[in-house]
Amino acid sequence: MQNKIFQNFLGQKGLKMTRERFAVLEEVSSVPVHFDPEQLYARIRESGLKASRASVYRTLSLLVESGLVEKVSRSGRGNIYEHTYGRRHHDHMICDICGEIIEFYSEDLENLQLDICTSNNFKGMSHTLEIRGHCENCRR
Amino acid sequence: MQNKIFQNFLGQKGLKMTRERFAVLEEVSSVPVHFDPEQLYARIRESGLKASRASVYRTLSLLVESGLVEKVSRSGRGNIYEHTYGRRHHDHMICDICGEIIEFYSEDLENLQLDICTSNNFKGMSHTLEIRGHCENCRR
DNA sequence: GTCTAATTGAAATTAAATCTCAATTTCAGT
DNA sequence: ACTGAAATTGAGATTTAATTTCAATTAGAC
Ligand SMILES: [Mn+2]
Ligand SMILES: [Mn+2]
Ligand SMILES: [Zn+2]
Ligand SMILES: [Zn+2]
Repeated sequence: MQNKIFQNFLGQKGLKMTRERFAVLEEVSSVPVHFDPEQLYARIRESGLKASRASVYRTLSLLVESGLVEKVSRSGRGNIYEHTYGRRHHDHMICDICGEIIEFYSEDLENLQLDICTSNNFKGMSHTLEIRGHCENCRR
Repeated sequence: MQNKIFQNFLGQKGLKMTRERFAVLEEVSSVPVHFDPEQLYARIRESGLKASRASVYRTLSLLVESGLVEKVSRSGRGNIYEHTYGRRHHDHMICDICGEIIEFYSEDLENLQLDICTSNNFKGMSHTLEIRGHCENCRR
């Protein structure tokens, strides 16, 4: 369970599991898959839980470091995150018109990237592929 | 020549070719391939040319729209751009340690993306693939 | 329970980018 | 070359996302 994973991660780094960090992790699990930090902060305030904006941002960084959350997008102004617990890696298509986010995964594509890294003597550790265009609905 | 292309683009939109826009385009051609707006602004100031920060940002948007410049990524906070005139599309590997940017291109990878778009009824218009990790030098 | 290092939150700060609007410039029409 | 309408500019204000500061609080090892 992600709680234990996070607690473990914190322990390894000599950090403490606080009620604020717990609140952020809790909300990360119930928020829509793709979210931004301000959204998350607003929802924490609405729910009974409490955590300051500073703690939300600070905890989000820790969650990314622990692998429970990933930074998704590099197109808009602010960052978009998604929680990854129980979900496998995938990439995204984003509709320029309606903003819909479509997730996809291709083994071939992943392998091709491994090959490219190898031939460049590069040790790839993560990647982001974002395809922008028009989704099915907006096409017309 | 990119000058004519930009002038043409502006004409189509009922916009004017000003000395400030010319200065930005001029500097975009002599700056390192990958640059950020503040860098560009600083260099314009150093050279004899003139353009305010506002104009630099405004012109950069127009250059992106015209296809002469592309947004590459967001390193930390700000955007990174590159000029594309006379260069073909490619993607990037970025070293987490030294920041080196390695360009690569793979026909197979591009085709695979086309297939993926097709099978999702998505009209892909652009994409960004960024692979992060450790470069040859930093590996060790 | 004690103690100490980690953590918190409100507010200040930073940084990138955008906006405002009076003054200036471009350029199509003549 | 002249004119005038519309586009553009720049200094500084504003917005936005995120980070920093630091006194007060808290977690958790002992
Ligand atoms: Mn996703
Ligand atoms: Mn490049
Ligand atoms: Zn759409
Ligand atoms: Zn490196």
